[in-house]
Amino acid sequence: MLSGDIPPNQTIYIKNLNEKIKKDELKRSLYCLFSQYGRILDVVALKTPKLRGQAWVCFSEVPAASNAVRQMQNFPFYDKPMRIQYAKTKSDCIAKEEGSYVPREKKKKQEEKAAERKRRADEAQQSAVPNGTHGASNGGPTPPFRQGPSTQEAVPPNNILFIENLPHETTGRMLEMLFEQYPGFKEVRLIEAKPGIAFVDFEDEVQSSMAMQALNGFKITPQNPMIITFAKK
DNA sequence: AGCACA
Repeated sequence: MLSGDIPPNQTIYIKNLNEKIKKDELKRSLYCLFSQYGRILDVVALKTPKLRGQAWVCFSEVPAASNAVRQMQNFPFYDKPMRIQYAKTKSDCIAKEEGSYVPREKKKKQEEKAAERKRRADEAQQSAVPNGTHGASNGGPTPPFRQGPSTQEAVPPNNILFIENLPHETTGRMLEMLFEQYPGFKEVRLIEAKPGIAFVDFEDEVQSSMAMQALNGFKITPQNPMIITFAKK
């Protein structure tokens, strides 16, 4: 069997990750790499013997997860192709958003679920207040805001980056200084007619994605976190 | 290969 028949949900499960990467770096890189598909609520990675080489990325919307599963399937990440599925069980951060979270104790998963459902039905009226802690748990870069068509029009990884939300004063030289430090950099293309956006060309999509991970959310001014996605071809 | 929430 291949990826399995897990129903689509907000959390993706990633395996075949490079186990040599330290947990915090891994989480930050995953956060940056996947934030192009939508708002990320949490990234979970553990280095225990059972759980190393795996991670969970929780999105605020299911379509974001779906795009991520499709588009980033087998993407070479730290030299290993990512294997991506939907998560089997609901993430705590999602349950918290829904108000159905109960701290885990000692039970088996299934019975616990049933108990939760009943409890939730009983108290359905009262728990209207979201208590969400948003953003990555590890203090990654400022999450680039994403809205409009971006979750619907996911673009597969390619060698050209699309940069948005630049201050209008940004010069090509400024962007060169930022991007040329990453291997495979070719050139920056500013769009004179459209201030605030740019394209950056790399040799291939692995190198462009490394630069994207590193610079997504980078603030040229405090109010201008860069939004980086792959360009539409 | 391996589905958790330190």
